[in-house]
Amino acid sequence: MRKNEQSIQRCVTVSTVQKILGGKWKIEILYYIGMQNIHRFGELRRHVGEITESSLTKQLRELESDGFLHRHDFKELPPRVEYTLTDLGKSFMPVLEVIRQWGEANLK
Amino acid sequence: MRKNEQSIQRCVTVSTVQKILGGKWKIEILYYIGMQNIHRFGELRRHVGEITESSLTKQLRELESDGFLHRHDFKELPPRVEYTLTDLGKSFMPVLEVIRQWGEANLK
DNA sequence: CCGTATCCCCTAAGATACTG
DNA sequence: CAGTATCTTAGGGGATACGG
Repeated sequence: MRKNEQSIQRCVTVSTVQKILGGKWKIEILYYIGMQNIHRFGELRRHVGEITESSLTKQLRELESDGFLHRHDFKELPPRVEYTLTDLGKSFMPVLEVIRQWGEANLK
Repeated sequence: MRKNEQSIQRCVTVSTVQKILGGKWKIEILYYIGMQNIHRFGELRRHVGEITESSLTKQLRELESDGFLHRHDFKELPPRVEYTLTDLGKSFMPVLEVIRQWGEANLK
């Protein structure tokens, strides 16, 4: 049964999620920070795929300005910076877990 | 509490999902086909953002070869082609719904 | 109506060098 | 350690024209 044209719901939401989290490493970064408790820049660089420093910086800054991450600079020497989830970031964790579980079950 | 390096779980799954569904229009296409019952090429072109014909074709072909869609050519004139979800595609719908609901609640 | 076939362009991401 | 500053590059996506 086909819906008529009037009843079709636009999906700004879905495309917005794509726009915000479509970056090559975004959800992987959120996964490591939120689900694996990895918070420091260097740790992330070692764990997130083959990402380069400049790309990691860029994606972190974008996630920060989109409200998913908080950046805490401890102002120590040697430098120490930790990235943690904001409330928005935390709210996304259940979604990420659903994605992960689906992948585990269907992408082998 | 920090996990030690040994206990950190790689997340091939999450990055694989990104790789497969990271295309600019992929999840939106799946949304229209699976949740709004839009199956024909022309309908999709009218509803999916500002996508061009060539891009739509490409993304549909990729979703097909990744096992999310089935392409049914009715061999009629004028041509009639319908895209439907495979079992894998159907299995992804609950995930998509979770994404959509999260977006509705958090991206206003 | 449902596509192909070309050509083109932009920008996300990478490579590399350097710094407080 | 955690970046910044440049420069370069690949390829995803767009524009357009054409075809069965």
